Amino acid sequence: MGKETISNEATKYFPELLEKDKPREEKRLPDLDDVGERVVMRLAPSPSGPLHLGHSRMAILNDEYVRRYGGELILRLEDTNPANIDLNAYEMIPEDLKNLGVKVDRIVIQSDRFDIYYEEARKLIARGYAYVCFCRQEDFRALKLESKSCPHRNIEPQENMRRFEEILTGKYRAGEATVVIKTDLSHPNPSLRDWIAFRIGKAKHPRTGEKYYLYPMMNFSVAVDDHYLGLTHVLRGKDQLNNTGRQRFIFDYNHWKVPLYYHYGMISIPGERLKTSIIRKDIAAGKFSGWDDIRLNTIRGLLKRGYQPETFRRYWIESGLREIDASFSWEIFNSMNRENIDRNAKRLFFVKEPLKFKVIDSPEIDVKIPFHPEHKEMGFREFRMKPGTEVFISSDDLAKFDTNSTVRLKDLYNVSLKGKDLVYSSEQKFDPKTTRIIHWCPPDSDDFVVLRPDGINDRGVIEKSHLLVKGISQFERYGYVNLSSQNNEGYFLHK
RNA sequence: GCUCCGAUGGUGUAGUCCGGCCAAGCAUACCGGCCUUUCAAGCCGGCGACCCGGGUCCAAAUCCCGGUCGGAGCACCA
Repeated sequence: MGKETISNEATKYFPELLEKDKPREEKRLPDLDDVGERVVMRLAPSPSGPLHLGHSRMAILNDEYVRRYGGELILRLEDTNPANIDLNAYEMIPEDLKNLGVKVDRIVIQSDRFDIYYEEARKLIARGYAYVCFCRQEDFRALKLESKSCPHRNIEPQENMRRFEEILTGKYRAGEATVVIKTDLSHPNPSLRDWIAFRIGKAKHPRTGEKYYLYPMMNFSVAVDDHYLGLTHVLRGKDQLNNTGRQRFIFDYNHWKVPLYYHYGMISIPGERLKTSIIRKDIAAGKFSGWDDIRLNTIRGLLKRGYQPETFRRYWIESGLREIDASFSWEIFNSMNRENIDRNAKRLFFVKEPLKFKVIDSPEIDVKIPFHPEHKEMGFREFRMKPGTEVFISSDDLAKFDTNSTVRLKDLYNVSLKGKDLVYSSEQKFDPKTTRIIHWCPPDSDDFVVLRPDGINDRGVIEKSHLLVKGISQFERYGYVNLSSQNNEGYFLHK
């Protein structure tokens, strides 16, 4: 029977065999509603630091939809709180997005748009939808909770306008005046009752200095920008639900078309480390090497460890837009990443906490081990082991030896432990099912440190051929490690 | 406390809008087998879930009501 006949026979009886190679169906994001010719969507981080793992979700989801429908993806840097700005973030954020494979079409910086916000405020004041308030913070809040009007709420628009212009001249100090959007004091949800649209800033703005000191609050600038930038769809976290309600007042007062909002659930990240502001301090104090410290869940930290941009993308697509809160699964994230990297990860022997042994009675032997067991075309590492050579093995593995039990040094030979030495076994046959196989390093190996995300670094030795390997390697029986350009260190990725 | 949202296996999700094709799909984890001179990868098989209680209906994971649990917000942060 020729090859073809066999194949025909086989498919006749087992037609499902043919299906085998069909690619697994990729999970797909649900369609958006009301999509016209194109969509306009946005990413709106505040430039307080680089992007972290949580940000990658909104970045990728928005990017996916803009790719699907065509349109525009706007990166809007929300820097209207001068107290929470890191000038470097204006550079780092676009860089992080680029490295994640997110294509931004346009960058908008809110601190360039103060005049637009002021102009919109004037329009609302003129029509009686906003007023200038001089209440103390506590009083304003207390009145609101009781659904009571504050003394400034029912002032004539002309007078409010005069006061607004007066604020702009710089006459007041932080805390002395605000601009409030008039909504509905009896609204059952106190969050949606009259809310503050502008306040006077306490700090000097890193970009605009002292030119402006009346700062729009997020709800105001976001509503104005979402309209003028022509947003069609907005993806945001559930924590924004009340804000969406607040912003809707601005749209209604102006008779603007409201974008379609989607609120996805909150994601909690196990092992999430620290807030951006704390990290910044710790970097300054030298506790972290920088924003790309591999102990951090910043995009740059994770990419440095060797997570692939496609891994982020696939993970977030599979998570979808559900409104349920969920916790981030490193297990699944790692598994997806493994799928992306294994094919190209060259295998190396790394011996953690090495112990050096002489192998008594060992013969001279040449061994040739493939860099990848399934892809021999990736080449080989070759070792010439001298008679009576020394080898390194891990103290972890040594703990598993019984005296006189035989162990296989992978791709080399069988040895047993005798006192302080290893002895070449008289029996070199072995059954891989029953014999313990451990890896090893030759005596001319290099010292090597694996930096781990938990901050505990593993020291050991690595075979010389690490110098021939770049990028992500799999250290056999240890895990995937992204080799640093430093040569003698690498970053632990995952098992 | 008030307002709003949600609830599918250990984890992440599909299905819920428009009830029947769902005795619930996929992934991951785990267990077993195959393959393998890595504890990786690959292949095959298995375990495992519709929060509870009512109601509507010929039929409910899906619709309605109540409860429970979880979350978010209630800032002159974003």
